[in-house]
Amino acid sequence: MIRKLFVTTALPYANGPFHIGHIMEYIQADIWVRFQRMLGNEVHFVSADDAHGAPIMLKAEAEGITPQELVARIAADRPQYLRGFHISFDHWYSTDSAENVALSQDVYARLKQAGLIYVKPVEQFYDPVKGMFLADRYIKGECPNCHAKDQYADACEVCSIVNAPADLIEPYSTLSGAKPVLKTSDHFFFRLSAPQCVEFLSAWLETPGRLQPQVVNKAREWLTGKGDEALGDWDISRDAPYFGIPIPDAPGKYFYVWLDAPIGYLASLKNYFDSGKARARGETRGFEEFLAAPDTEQIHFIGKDIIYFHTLFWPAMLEFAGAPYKVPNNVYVHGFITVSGEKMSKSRGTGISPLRYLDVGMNPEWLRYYIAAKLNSNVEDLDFNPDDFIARVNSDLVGKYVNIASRAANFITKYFGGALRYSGDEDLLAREARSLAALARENYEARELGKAMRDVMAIADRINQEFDARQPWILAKDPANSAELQDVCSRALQGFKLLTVLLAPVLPQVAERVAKELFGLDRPFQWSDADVLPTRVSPYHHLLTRVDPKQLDALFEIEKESAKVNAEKPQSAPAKSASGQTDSARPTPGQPVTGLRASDPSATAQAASAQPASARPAAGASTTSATSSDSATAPATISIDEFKKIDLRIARIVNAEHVEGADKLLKLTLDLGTETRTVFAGIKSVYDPATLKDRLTVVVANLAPRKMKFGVSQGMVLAASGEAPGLFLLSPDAGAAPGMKIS
RNA sequence: GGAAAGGUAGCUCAGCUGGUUAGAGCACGGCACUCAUAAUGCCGGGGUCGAGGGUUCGAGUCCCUCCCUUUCCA
Repeated sequence: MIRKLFVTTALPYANGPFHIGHIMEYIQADIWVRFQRMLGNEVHFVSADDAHGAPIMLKAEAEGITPQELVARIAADRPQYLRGFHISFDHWYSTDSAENVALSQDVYARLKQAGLIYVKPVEQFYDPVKGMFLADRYIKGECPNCHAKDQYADACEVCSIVNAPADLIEPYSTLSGAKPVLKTSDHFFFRLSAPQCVEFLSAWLETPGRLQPQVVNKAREWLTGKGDEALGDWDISRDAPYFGIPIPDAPGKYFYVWLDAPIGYLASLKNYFDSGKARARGETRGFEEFLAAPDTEQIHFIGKDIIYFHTLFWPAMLEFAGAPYKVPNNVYVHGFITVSGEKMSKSRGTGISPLRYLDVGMNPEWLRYYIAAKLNSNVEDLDFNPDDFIARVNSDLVGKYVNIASRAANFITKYFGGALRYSGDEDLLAREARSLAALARENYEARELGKAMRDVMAIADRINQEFDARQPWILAKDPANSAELQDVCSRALQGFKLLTVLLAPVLPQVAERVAKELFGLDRPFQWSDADVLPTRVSPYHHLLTRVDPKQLDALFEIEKESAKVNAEKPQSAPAKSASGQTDSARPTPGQPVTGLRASDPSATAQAASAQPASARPAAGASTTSATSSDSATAPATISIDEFKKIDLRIARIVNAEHVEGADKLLKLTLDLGTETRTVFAGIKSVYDPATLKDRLTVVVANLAPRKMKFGVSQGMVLAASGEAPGLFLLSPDAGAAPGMKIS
């Protein structure tokens, strides 16, 4: 029975390049998909760029281009990542497409027909200067509870209280700085709270095997909430100006991006079918027929942050839109990826840059294996730990797995001309292989990849043990032992072939080479190859190199020399840890970090690109930073381009406090206009926190965040110092406002 | 504030519906071997299973309280 699988990953928002979290999700889904293909199942694996919404509209505007141009630029970058990590999508498309417009409007019309859409006036903040309604994230003001300034409504950073935007004191638009005014507009709502919706969703959620237990719990909680927590209807419209899909018969109204984003799964599938690619995979039906077929399994891989949309809105939309739309069979949720225990954040530019990973010459299959080895079917976060990464890859993949072929194949080539021959019961050997493959199959199917990898490595251990016990290198010395030598090595190579089949979803490139170069197959491995005993091998060529720790250093850092560009006195205050001298500059939890060095050029460029228009031609060549005078090695000049890499901004010190346990640091909370940062500065010796509050200063906004003993420092404030004692924070002249760029 | 997940050897993690002296890999110490990209094999040290109560003949595994971490609350 061939399964027909329609598999998607979450659509990445098209306002920036992939980050490591995206890649992790794609690797997880890709491994599962490749496994299904190896079983002979029919898989259609698609995704797309999520192109609509206000952030993209605003970012494009800031860059002086159209949203379409912005999205096209992002889309042009996608293939190099997908190819680079061997992600085998069958199709990649965009939500800003004719198919998506048609499908979204169709779904909407059907929901309206079903009586699940209504219109209600909504009073919302409006930016009179910008001429648009403001989502909460574009409004800041004073917290009504603790009176901290410049707080977002949804969570005051000082007192953690959740406010309504209307409750903020002296609110202002972060787009224009204008005072928002309340304005009423009609909004369209999807009646999620309708009894038939709730009833349907309950049944859908509770269907055994559909969702992970943790996900069911979470969704059930939302579904059955009471009072303030009660399930609400869903506001699916936004007012112009908006980059999105127009709502039919409603001039100036657009679908909220989260309505058309999941429909983008279907739009991508439709374009894939219409382009003939599905047919090329052996699917004879058309898009609608395939989608509606009861035996088509629709499976979404997503991150835990978007459970709400995928377990409530999305199935409800599909259910009540009716055929050919069909509810998802499974939604598989994964956690986030952290780096050395530190949360990665695209906005702060931490984490691992996937492109840099490839650029420094690291093998994508290392990462695929590492991620596989640490993934299970739960919604748990996964930590990328550099030392662990090196250990796992080098010892598991190279030391154990690849080494088997290397040590056994040479004997076969040298003494037997490549011929394999087994003494004893070949059936038994095949049966053993079959049962091991069956076990691995269960684990892959259940997305217990870590368990699958552990089992596979246990097999590798056994093969190595047996090889050692029978000492073929001794046997080789006496021709009388020829048959046994051939048997030992043949069994090891059969084992290696089995391992390769079991690892093929994870290591597609290695597996393909093994199939072709070592075993002479004219096709990639299928799952059913696991228990077929090979009869010949070609001479062994090295399959996989070890990780060089230097590559990880290159991945994370960060040429220290470039620190001279903006060598800073303030941050030299905290003691440099002794271990920090010899160790690489990788982030190490709990280790005090001196600080705030210049980050490596490409990382900086990436961070900069994540912030709209941060790199602007400088107005003049005037000196803007008061650096210490002790950098004898500082170059006489730098280029304007080098200077432009530094994103200097005016910041308001919202709060300054002592840090318990730190004798030189102050913890500063800075308002940068559009966001709030926490920065640790070594200025305790000269500044009283109380005197710092509300004063303006200069911050390096695109400095790579550093984890310090006391928290993550997200920037660096500038101060002057000289031979004499003393430290002097910079201040702008009157009139400067938080967020202004310095150039 | 409400909720969820997690807290097991130096590190990364396994431990199913409670059951003999708590496991693996890596790291570390020793030995062996030399076929293999110093790979592999054997032996060993190392954990009061976050803390404290409780249920039980018996708890890492169940119950309660607390602490810590992470996350979610459209």
